[in-house]
Amino acid sequence: MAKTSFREQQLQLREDAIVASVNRLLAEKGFDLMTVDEVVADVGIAKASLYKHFNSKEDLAAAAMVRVLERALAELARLREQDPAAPALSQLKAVARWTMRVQLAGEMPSLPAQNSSLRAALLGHKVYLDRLMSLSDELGVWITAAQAAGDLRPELPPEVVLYTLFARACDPVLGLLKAGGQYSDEQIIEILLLSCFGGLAAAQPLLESEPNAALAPAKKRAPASRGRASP
Amino acid sequence: MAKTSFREQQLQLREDAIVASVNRLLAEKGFDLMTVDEVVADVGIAKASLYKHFNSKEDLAAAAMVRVLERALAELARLREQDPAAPALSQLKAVARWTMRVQLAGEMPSLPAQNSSLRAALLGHKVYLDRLMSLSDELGVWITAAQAAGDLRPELPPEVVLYTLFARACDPVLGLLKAGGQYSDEQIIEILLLSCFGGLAAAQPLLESEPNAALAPAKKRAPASRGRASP
DNA sequence: GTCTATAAAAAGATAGAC
DNA sequence: GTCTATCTTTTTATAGAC
Repeated sequence: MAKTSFREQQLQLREDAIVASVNRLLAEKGFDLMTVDEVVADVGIAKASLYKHFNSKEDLAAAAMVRVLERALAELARLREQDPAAPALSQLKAVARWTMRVQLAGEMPSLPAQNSSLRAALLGHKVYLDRLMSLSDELGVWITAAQAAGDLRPELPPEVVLYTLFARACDPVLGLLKAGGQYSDEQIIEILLLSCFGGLAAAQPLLESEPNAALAPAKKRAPASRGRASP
Repeated sequence: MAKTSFREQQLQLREDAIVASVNRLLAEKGFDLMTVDEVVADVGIAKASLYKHFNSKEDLAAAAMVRVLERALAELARLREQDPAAPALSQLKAVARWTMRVQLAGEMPSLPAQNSSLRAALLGHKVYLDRLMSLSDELGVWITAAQAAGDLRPELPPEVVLYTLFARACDPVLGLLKAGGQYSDEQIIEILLLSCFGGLAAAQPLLESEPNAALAPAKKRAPASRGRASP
């Protein structure tokens, strides 16, 4: 089965080059401002050639997302292998650190959640959905494990933790701090890791166990049920 | 000076209607996907008429940002007046709560940080810059006060706290949770307030005061200088 | 599959009558 | 100032030769 492998390999390399360019441009300008002309200019091919590989601009973005999701899955596997006995919370922090490093390196594609045509294309993209679910599942295991170990707030639904991790992977605060130029990349990462996992507020001195007093500043809240709404 | 006031008032009302539409559309679709045609269709005027009031699409976005910034400044004044003796941390949480409510109401305009033409227009917009600096200054007072009171993490530079508050005002996690439909608006707000100020990690039991042990999971970090880089 | 050339459509902005 | 009609540019996508 390695007969036409040379040609196919060349084609595969070309596609990789396209997706790498798309990934970089998505990180730099976002989906709406990235144009197909820029992509083909960056890769050095004709536009019609690109459309032989990908059917639409949305497909390009999906391919870039699949690429970064698979990089993330590989990183998760690496973390698991490197220290199989590590606490789940440590692993989650390591993942957050990795996503921030990717973003600081200008390699984190950012897709606007509002674009409906893009959203529809992603929801119809089997491979993208599969990788996204795989990543969510694997992170979910660590999240529930960390909660069971008492290392993550039990009041936070696991999905909130998951969404927060995804959101921090493209947090604009990172870009603002980098643009400020006052901190090194590693300093930025540690600061944001602290604010994400430790919170903005100072650690409470653990007084006479008044649970969430700091969260009800002015008015009394209704005694409605809080926390999880579904099992 | 109230001679032509009727005509002028009518004009002002028309401009207000335009900016309100722009505000809503910016919250719904973002700057890049919002079209001027949509705006004029929503307001019910001709495109050329709109361009008599605003010179460009970027000017429209700037006007919407001025509007929301002034709403925020008014909310700050209200909070100060309502309880002048309230701790700064409570005030900051109240502000965060207000921004989340605005976002849940679909009234928080979101501008992409990547669009350079928009960025240039905003940096040249005097009123916008003035309001943005006013808001930053007023929040900065509360932030430093809360840190002095020991209620905010002293390791976090004040600008990081400020940027984080701004970022949480348009956090995509809010939209994801609302789309999930499992939680009420107020539940979402309390959950995100907890994760923002309290962090994802569970409160540390305050062991033998090992400062940031949880932040160094796998590898030892370089002993480089951390924390603030400038006074 | 790759190229040049060209649709086809969208969107920001303006001309000119009233 | 407001309107209709139009211009201009940008951008996605495709024909058709090789």
